[in-house]
Amino acid sequence: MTETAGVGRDPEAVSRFVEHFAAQLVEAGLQRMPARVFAALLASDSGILTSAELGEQLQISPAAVSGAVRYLAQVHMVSREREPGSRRERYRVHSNQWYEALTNRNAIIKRWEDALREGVVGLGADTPAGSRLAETLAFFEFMEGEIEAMMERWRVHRDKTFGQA
Amino acid sequence: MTETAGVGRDPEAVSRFVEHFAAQLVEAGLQRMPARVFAALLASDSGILTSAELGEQLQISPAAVSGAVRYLAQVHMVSREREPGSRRERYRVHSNQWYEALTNRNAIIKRWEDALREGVVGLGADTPAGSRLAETLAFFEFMEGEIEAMMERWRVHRDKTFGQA
DNA sequence: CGCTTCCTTCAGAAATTTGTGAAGTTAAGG
DNA sequence: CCTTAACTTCACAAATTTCTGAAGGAAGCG
Repeated sequence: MTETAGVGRDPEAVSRFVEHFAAQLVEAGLQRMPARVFAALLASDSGILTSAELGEQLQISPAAVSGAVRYLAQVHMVSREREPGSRRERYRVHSNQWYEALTNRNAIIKRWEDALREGVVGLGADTPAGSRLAETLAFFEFMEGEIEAMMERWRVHRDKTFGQA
Repeated sequence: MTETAGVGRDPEAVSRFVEHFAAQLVEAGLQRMPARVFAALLASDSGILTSAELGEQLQISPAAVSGAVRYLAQVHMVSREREPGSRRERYRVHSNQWYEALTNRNAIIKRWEDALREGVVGLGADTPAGSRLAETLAFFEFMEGEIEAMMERWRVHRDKTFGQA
């Protein structure tokens, strides 16, 4: 049995994982198509799939693939590569791309912090509401630094467990 | 000017913060009404508002308040209190309720982990895809423990900065 | 024990989001 | 250059979500 990349192995098992995991991502706030595309990439052996492969495996139109990938690239959850000497585009997920995704999450928290800072000023730092906002702000600022350190510890831990990347 | 609790101070500034912060929460995946209700509570002096106050301040129907609060209570972002001897219900936010919200986030990650574990088995731990899933799984498991420790450090840091709770 | 107040549930209208087909654009290959 | 393969953009139909008004309880208060 020759295998068209990505749908080799047990298509049943792959699909089961892709849909299940994508559903969890959706529940966490991701849109359906980006979630499915991302899960499909995670579940592929090479970590790389072309637009056509994604469309076929997930039964969606090229337009849907395009939209999903644009979003995923924007938030750094996949990278796009131009296969040299071909008009096929390849989309790749790195197993450590989660850091990027988290970093992106950080950008969201940064905007929360901005809103909170404005709130503290607007409501008055000396009011009960203002000080609640200030404490909330302090929490996020604390988290920011911690996450940085945490990532570093993870890298060490991973290298010990899985061998250097 | 006597003040109906919650809309004292500068209603302009309050509203500006509420809508701005709520918008950020929405962008992070929260639904609009829960986001607005939560922001309104955060911005109130007592951290407590009644259903009527929320409805008036946010210009939404009692039904909308009800729905929003039900959701927020479910994910532990607010608690509901029955004002004794009254049919008014009061909704409260604790400034440290973010931990709860994060803990709730943890529940989501737990389900990610479940899906990943199944994926590792389904695709085969010895396949490239399987090992990618396994590494991803390890990352989340690592995070879980770290977050626990981080919260503890935050509590210490907060007590030093803000005085005991 | 009935009245009143407040909250909830529910059906449906309105708005938003989602995914598609079709047309458009870019770039490889003859 | 022209052709053709591949991705993208766009307008729209369908599905979903969101919020409301109205009806339906529960619980204090007289």
